[in-house]
Amino acid sequence: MDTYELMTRNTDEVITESEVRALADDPDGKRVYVGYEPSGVLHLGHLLTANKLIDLQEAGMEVVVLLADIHAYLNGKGTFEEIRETAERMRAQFLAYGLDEAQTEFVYGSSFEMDEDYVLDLHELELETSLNRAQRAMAELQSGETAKVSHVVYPLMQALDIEYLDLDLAIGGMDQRKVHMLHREELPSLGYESRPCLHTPILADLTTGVGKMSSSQGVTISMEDSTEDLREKVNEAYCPPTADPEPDDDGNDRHNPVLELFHYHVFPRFDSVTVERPEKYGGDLVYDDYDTLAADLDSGELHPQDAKNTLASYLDELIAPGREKLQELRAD
RNA sequence: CCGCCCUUAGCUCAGACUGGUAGAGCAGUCGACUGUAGAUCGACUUGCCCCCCGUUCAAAUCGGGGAGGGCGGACCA
Repeated sequence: MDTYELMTRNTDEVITESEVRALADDPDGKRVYVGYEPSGVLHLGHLLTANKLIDLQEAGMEVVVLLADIHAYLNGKGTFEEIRETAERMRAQFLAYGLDEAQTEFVYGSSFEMDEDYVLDLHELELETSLNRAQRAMAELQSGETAKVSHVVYPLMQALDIEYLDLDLAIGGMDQRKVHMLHREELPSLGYESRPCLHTPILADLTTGVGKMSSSQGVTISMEDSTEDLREKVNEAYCPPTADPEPDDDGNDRHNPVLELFHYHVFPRFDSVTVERPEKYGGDLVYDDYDTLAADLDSGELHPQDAKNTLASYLDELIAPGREKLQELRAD
């Protein structure tokens, strides 16, 4: 696999292809970032971007993980003390998951977001950005919640972080694209260069295949799930025998979440996947790539129940180190 | 600062005028059917009716006070 392909695989959007190709030509020592609101327990959404970070480390880039404590504060997630504590747990879980410690820099937002230059630039950005634009860029805002002033400052800071962390590339889920677009449009007017961006997909809701898997509602798979929890959650997932399900009764797009998890979580981390299957159903199957597995589900060669059993055990393997780390931290 | 509207099940809301301690849809749980899930069918569950005080035999409902949320007006020195 060439470097560009490694860097961009499993993404929904590359901005822009030519800029990322230029990076792929000489990735060594270049800096890529993703920002997270500190969360005490990582879930599959976090891990999806982490997979991309791992790809980029493999390509030779340096990874910067922003532990966005001030953002969390602006979003009403608690006191700085509480946020700091969850951030440390988050950091430990990322390392347990497989980010290379030597190539990963964890940075607290509060370590630079209160510097005078930063704050003055932030005010300049406030001056240039309409409320409407800022509010639309705020991915973290729960639907129905009314925006506070903090909520519109939030995305502006995200845009500015990309400059102040001295980055060459920004990544995030598709829900972050409006922030990244705001960054690309507005940073040049502050005299800064805008950076290329990669956007990872948003996983579908596990039980319906409609909309996104959310940590605030519905079923989420996280680092604290036991083997048994995983088995149950995956088994209850929506999984028609096709990669391309019909829309639901309301006309909403529907995905196959079980296949998505194979695609974005299992195959990126395992070279080959073995489906253990009783003899009466045809015996074991081995897959080296996602497409073959998806095609077999579609054709009926692979039954959804076998796919689910297999998925649960591979996810368990992925989560196990982080789960142990969490238990250690809680034992203290 | 002034005015108007909202607050009832996990969610969206009915019920309030005409007091008798609550309902619908969705969600959820459990079964049936599928070697998964969904769909479908069957059964079941769900409540400090925002808080306090008062009127009353009796208050989600009436009166007073308060809290939270939304919207608008005024002010623009």
